[in-house]
Amino acid sequence: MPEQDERLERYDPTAFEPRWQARWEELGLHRTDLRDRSKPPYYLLTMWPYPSGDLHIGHWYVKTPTDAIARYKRAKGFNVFYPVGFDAFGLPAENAAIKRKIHPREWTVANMENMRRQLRSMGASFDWSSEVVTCDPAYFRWNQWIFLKFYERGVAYRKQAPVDWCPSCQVTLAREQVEGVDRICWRCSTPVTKRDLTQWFFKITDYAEELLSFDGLNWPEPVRTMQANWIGRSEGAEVDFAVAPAAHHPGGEALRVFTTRPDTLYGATFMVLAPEHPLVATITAPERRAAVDAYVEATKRKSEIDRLSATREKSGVDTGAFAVNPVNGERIPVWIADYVLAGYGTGAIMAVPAHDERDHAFAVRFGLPIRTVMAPAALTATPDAVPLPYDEKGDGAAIAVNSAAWEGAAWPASFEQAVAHLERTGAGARSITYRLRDWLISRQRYWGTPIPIIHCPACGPVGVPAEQLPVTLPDDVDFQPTGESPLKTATAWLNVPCPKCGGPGQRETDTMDTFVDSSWYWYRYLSPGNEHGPIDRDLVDAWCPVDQYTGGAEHAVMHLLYSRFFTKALRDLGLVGESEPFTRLFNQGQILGADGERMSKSRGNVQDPDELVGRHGADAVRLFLMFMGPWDQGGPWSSSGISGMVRFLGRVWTLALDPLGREPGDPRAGRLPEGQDAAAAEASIRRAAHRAISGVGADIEAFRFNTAVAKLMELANALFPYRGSPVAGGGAWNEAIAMLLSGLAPMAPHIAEEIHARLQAAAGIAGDDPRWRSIHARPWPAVDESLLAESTREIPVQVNGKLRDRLQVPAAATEPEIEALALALPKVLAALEGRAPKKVIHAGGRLINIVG
RNA sequence: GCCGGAGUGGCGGAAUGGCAGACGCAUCCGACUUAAAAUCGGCCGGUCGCAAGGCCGUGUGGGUUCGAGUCCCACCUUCGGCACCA
Repeated sequence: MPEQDERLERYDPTAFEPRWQARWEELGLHRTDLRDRSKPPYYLLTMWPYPSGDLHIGHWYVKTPTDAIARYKRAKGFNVFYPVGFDAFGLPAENAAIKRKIHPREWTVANMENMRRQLRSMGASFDWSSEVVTCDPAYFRWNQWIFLKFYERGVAYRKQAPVDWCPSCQVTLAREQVEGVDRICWRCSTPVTKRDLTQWFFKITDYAEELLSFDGLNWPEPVRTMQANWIGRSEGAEVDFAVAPAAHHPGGEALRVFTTRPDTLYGATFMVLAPEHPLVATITAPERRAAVDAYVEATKRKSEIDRLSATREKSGVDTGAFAVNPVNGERIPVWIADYVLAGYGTGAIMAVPAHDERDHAFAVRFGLPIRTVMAPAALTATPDAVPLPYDEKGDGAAIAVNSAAWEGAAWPASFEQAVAHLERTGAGARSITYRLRDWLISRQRYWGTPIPIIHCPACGPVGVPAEQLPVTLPDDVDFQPTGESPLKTATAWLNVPCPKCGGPGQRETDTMDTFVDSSWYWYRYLSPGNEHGPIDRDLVDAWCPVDQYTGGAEHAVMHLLYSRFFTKALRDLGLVGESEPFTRLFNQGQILGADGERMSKSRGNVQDPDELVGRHGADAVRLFLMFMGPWDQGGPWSSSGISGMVRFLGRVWTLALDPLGREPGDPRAGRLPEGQDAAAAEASIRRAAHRAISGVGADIEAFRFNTAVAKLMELANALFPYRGSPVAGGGAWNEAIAMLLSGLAPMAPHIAEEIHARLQAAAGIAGDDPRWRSIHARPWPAVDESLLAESTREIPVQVNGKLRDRLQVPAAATEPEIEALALALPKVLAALEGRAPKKVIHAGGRLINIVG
């Protein structure tokens, strides 16, 4: 057969995907001119990867749609900045070093190399010229610089405190890095313990109130809620009780408590201090000393898990001391118990057992008195055995009872009156408390940014002078974990003169939490080589805040909270102008293993993208990931279905490059559909194309990639019947093919470019022709709105809300016309069973419902 | 316990309060082929019926509405987050 030779070769992505990747880079297609002000800027950021060695399919799941956004926005006329880099410090590199005896740097560099190759194989349109790598001294010197600025302003400070410690990683953790009620390490899931250490902190609590505001931000509700809960704002009052004089103790000290319910002050029948409370040592009565000391000791030894154990059986001991309630002068006993936390509020509470479940349990256990101070408005007293819940609204609304100064007041007036009373008498004041703790950033590890401090016996901790930065990492260290930083073993590096007095000093040996590295990296992308400062303010003003950020919700109260804090702190240093880093955030879902579990090497359920790309091509994998379902949903991995993407791309290939071909097995091949002439066929083609491209644009804007792909499939399906027909290859056809390719280009960039290049070549424009242009440098097609409407409409006809028939009417048909036609339909008459219609509802010309 | 998300065919999923199941996978049927694969065309929620067509159907039970997968109330299941925070 002679046609055999002319037959189009099959779609084979491996033949051209790498070629286009190389060509795009050669053309500098994705390099952004940051000074170009001719187009509106669009800063698109995706969470940078940790160089663990291999990209898995989860990385692709985040980055593929993000890349489609980048490409789409370029086509829409934006100057898109889409950078990438590596979060290259961290424990896995150090663990690899311990296990395999290679330097963490070597391991990291090799992994980054592999991951760069993998990212390129996706066809991702990153601007590699702005790459940032955190383990590069050119980056981390600015961590140190910022740290010193924070230190100068008191944002960074050092204190001794009980801190969270992972016994497996042998490292301290920030509170945010301890997960769940089991209190496990975020990295290795080992239960965390407590250690009393002197460590560096960042004063994120100074920004607690500001961090609660998400004004002007388009962030997912769950993340905002999680951050708000994490910050945990409580409105209440601080109240000073006075320690009562006793034989062993003169008394008089203020015993300050925080309460959200000052209106229940008359119901305070005892007080409870955290065992760590400083007053415990002085106020304890001699005869109680032994029991109190034993309890304090036992608490210290108890792990956090035991202390918060599931049984929640209340424990505690009486100190023998008394305190005086400022509102009624009553003497009440002071106890200590571990259910009161030292780190929250003032570390002391007034117990109101009648109205608080925990206090109630404690009172019952130890036989302490219970006094009701709230009662339903209708009653004057309730049984003392049951705590009355704080029911502030509705039928159970309670009023204050046994509460002289605000007797009879209902919430929230009772609160206001109580606070006013306290402020008038000087016994207390309105107060707000947050659950947020300061960010512990010291890590007893090697592979991180050295904290630029020199400890001097005479001057204390002294910042390394800015001109001596960066403090780099010495290579002659012992990585074996000892619970202390490996940097302690680098004696030559360790001992340096004090910058202040010149006396013998020692470097700080802890390194910074790697979350510090990722708390400002998007600013550095704008000027990665800048040697004059961490941030180029002009570029930041032009490009920031980031327009769109994409990444996982697992960072809700870690990276995403730290980054907001950093932005505000950098703003207060005058380094940036804005208060928020990311205007719009999207959290994609998580791809699980085929077994529905989190992907991990130990489970053996990790999907390797290289293998998929080798078999199906990058475009098919990209499309498949976008087509799986809504992007924020994720789900278990299954590769069944990927063949459908290959099939679809094959159809696009055939449609575009062999429009006149016919399939031997197709019964209708070459003919126009029944009842259509060429003009009708072309109109139908144009309508399908314009509708598709209009829908695809709207879907990408709304991050509905699955339906965007479906619309392109619909267009291909609509065109296929015309292949080989008289209209194939005509004007309408070619316009439709161009739209199909443009719509596909953001999501499947290689095949779109390959077909586009072949079509240009067929038109006499080869790749070296100055007229040649990449499809990715072309504008998004303009949609002719007039083509979106059909010339005739199909109106569903319902009787009593049930579908009975459908009606074909001209697009311009009026409601009375439609109604007349509908009422004449035999099926409608049958459904009405002879009754006259009571009412007819026209749903905006889209549907008619006859009520009879 | 508290806060947030999700429950739709065999499967992934679609649907501004208006035709439930778009698009795809799998299965099945047909065409092309000596044959298979690939490709092309088609069936594809359940049920009754020869058919035309009817009835049922979006986790459960109520409600609002001419009309509910969609809104409201209660509940069940499931996935995340938080959890003695005074």
